[in-house]
Amino acid sequence: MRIGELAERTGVSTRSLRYYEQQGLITARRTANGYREYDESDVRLVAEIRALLAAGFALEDARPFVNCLRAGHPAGDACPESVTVYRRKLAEIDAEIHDLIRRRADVADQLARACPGCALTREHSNDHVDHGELRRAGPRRGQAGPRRVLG
Amino acid sequence: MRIGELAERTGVSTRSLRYYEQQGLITARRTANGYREYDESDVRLVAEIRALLAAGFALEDARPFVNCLRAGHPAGDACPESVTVYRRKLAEIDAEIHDLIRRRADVADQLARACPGCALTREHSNDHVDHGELRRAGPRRGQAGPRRVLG
DNA sequence: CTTGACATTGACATCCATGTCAAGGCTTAC
DNA sequence: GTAAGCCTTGACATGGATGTCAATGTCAAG
Repeated sequence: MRIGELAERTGVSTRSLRYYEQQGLITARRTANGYREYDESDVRLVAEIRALLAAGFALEDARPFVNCLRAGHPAGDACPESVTVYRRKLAEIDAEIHDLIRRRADVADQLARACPGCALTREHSNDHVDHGELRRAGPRRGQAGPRRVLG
Repeated sequence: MRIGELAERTGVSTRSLRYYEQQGLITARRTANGYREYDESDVRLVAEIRALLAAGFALEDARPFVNCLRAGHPAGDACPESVTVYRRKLAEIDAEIHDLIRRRADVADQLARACPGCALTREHSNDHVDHGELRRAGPRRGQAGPRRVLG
């Protein structure tokens, strides 16, 4: 099938398909007139890539999954390299959640101080938070912030 | 003080300071030779901007805080517009945490299925998660993924 | 005057995945 | 033959904050 059909069948733009080819994730034969020619197995590869993207993985994360399928395995995560990506992603998500929770606590704290009478009820769960923690962390670029981080 | 000194005092690059000026967050007088001239109050403004950036706010989010300080208030969050930003950011963080938790559950699920014997112990906390939720959500771009979201 | 430090503006790069457009080729139906 | 649809490549844009560089001006010390 030509690129338009693959795009139709997978719901992915031709632009993105060409990008995935550029990144080396998918390949296509070329017909005599220079058109790309894909087969049924490419539908599966693209679907795998899209599923991973949807789950928050980067395109580069999809490489071992695609390679695993290409190697003939029944699933993209039937290879150790794919499992490694899963693990790393889990750790990344955990770190991100932790960071968000911290930042949420600090914003809620600032809100409570700026507007004592209109704080959200859910802020009560922040009692255990070390209120000075984020302030002492300083801004992202290592900048020494003011004594009160959020003003 | 000239831009180099403000940069030194705030730990922010001159590039960034010029960008903040371009975005209208800070301003500077100009000397006869065209150099920017800042005063002590600008140190406070920049610190406020950096603190907010460090806390995950976008530069645009800093506008009401900066305006509040400029209006002579003792703190950037002493104005209702700033409180509104706080509230919106709280909601955004909540949504993001929720999304991450969902995605984490799905990745952990996929990992457990790909590698039954080496699952992390923390995945046991996912028993209450609706495992089919993320899969049915589909990829980010509305793409109908394969039946098994992660391959 | 020379040199070195600091300043200016403007432009482009970076990151990642995708959108948009131009110019031109290929195929098929009418 | 023409028109329409699909294809090609290449280039640039997007988002947001910051880095890097070129060309040039300013200032102060030696």
